[in-house]
Amino acid sequence: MIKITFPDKSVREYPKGITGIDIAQSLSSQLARDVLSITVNNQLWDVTRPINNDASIKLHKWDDEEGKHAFWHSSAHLLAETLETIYPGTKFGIGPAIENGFYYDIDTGDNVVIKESDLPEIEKKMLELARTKNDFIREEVSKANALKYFTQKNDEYKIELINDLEDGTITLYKQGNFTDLCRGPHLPNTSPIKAIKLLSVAGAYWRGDEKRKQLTRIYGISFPKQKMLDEYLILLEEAKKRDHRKIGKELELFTFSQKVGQGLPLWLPKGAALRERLENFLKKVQRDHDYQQVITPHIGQKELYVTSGHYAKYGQDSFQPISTPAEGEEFLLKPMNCPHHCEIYKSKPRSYKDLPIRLAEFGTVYRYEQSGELHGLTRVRGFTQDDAHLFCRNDQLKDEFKKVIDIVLYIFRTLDFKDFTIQISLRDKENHEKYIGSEENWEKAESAIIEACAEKELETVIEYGEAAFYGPKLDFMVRDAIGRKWQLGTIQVDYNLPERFDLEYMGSDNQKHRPVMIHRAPFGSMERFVAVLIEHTAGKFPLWLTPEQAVILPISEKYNDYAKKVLKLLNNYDIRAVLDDRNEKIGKKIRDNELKRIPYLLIVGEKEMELQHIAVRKQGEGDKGSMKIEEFANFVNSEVDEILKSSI
RNA sequence: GCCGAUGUAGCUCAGGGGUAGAGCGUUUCCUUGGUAAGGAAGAGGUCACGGGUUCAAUUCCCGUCAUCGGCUCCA
Repeated sequence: MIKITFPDKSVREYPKGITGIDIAQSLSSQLARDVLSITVNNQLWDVTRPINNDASIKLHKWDDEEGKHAFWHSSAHLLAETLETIYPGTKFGIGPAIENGFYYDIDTGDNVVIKESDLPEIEKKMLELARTKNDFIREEVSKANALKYFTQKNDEYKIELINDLEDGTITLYKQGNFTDLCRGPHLPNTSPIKAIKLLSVAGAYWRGDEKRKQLTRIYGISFPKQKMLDEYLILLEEAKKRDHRKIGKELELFTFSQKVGQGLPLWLPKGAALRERLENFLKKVQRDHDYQQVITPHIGQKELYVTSGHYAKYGQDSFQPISTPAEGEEFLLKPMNCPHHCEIYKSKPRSYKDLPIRLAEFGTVYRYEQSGELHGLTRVRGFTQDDAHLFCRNDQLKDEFKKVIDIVLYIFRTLDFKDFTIQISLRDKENHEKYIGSEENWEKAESAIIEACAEKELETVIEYGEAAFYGPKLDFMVRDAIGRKWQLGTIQVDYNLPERFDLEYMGSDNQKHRPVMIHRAPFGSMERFVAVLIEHTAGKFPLWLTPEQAVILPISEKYNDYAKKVLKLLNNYDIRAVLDDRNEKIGKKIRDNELKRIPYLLIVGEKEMELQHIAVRKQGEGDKGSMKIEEFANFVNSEVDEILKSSI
């Protein structure tokens, strides 16, 4: 007998060689049906694999990440098996489970191209194969045998993967006629896979290396029940409805013009109004935290970026320098604001008493993003950072850093991003050529961030290799209303640029010292932030931000004059109101303006005109009754004040 | 940049070797209506751009550009 310890620390005895599924069966037959994988002594196992020694275990069902993982991983194998049936000779790369579903990277050779229109047929065949209820059979093999099998199969990708593995750790999984190199775990058999949707076909470089062959990647998702797939597809539809590119067009927030150039957003009046309000909000927060606004030009001499190191790092694949006709001077469109801000710092001698100096600018920068990378407002070639650079003494660094964290958290609270993760992005120590600056500076910068986060008791994850080339970062990722993750704000500690720009201050010891810099942008960029805000709110912006807070709807043209009077009064109260005086019935006007996501619809007709009232209808909620104009104005204004105040 | 797909009216989209269609929007007229679509008439298109094949190309072929799904990259 062996002792099995459960997550609640209870211990039961089972015969040696018991499997996860048998353990589940001993607890309840329902559990035996639901269990998908098992963790045995912190290793993920198949539920059919015999356990021969005392162990602590955890059974995973669909609700656990580990359970879904096994389910989707098995689905990937099923996809591969299907592809091998339909397209014999296909070579296989990797086929993992991902956050939502799975994919398989394949090489179909030069003569076969799999198109999106082929996916339904593959799906159908997959479901047929799933129903044959083939077992997933795990087999431990020697490296030599593994190599032999895939050599005979002529699959160079698997051979390459095996060559990187240690002998004695290699396992194969077989279901039906398909055998794959795989660590597992898998479902007992294919039958739980009841609903499958193949979502897209894409190119993907072998092992993520753009110098290597591009394989065909097929993305898919699968579920144990058709209903779950239907729900997932509805969620995808919902995401599509929230797409900021679609809503941006509908609400006339921004546009692009081929003539102006790809990746160069044009902010329309309503979008500009929204953005301006965000900027003013942040400016006020920064004023309260003793930041000073500065303004710098959109170009700078090439030399400036040679000094900063940006030219060496990014110059080759950037917008090429602009030259002047006579002197042949070279300028770059600024890709960053920091060098300009460093020069502002240098514009006069600084004393230790002056520090910290906090220079803020909504600085527009231009970066040559690869054409295939451009995406709506989230990835563009010209964008405005809500940038600031804080120059401080070493002894002030941690405190300054913590204050910036406070600002970022305040902004997230105010904008109703409740769910976010914080990532400490450190350098990859193996890869020195990616970074500039001394080992010592990096150590100092990285520990400053780690300590500041610890003191603020932030829950963080550390990612190596994610640092900027000049320093480590703290990155903020928000989860939006339908659960998608977006990277927004960033705070970076930098000992390197102060050195490169030879920044100094006079210390209390009458000696020159080097300040340390913090780069920070709570929104990241205005473009990206507005995009995320659109998707988070589905275009239903909070009252304090929305371009139009209220629309006045006269019942008929007879009341247009009264409506104009209401409009004027509301505008005098600083309410952003507009008038819909089209010759349409009230039902039509309500429908159209609800679709425009305007928070308040104000209906005026005979009754309202007599009482000098407005009938208030709240978007999405309906009739709120009639009230005096002043009363409504005060109500709206106090609601706005409340939002901004309550989040402090 | 790479792989694949797409590009038809302001928007969403149908069509297809014989120079174009719907709905919404827009304009005009009728209607003056009380909480999610009143009616009628009209305007609006070099079918992304440039080549080629053809008696004839928006349709087929090639190239370019842009967009979309990914990959790589992201100061």
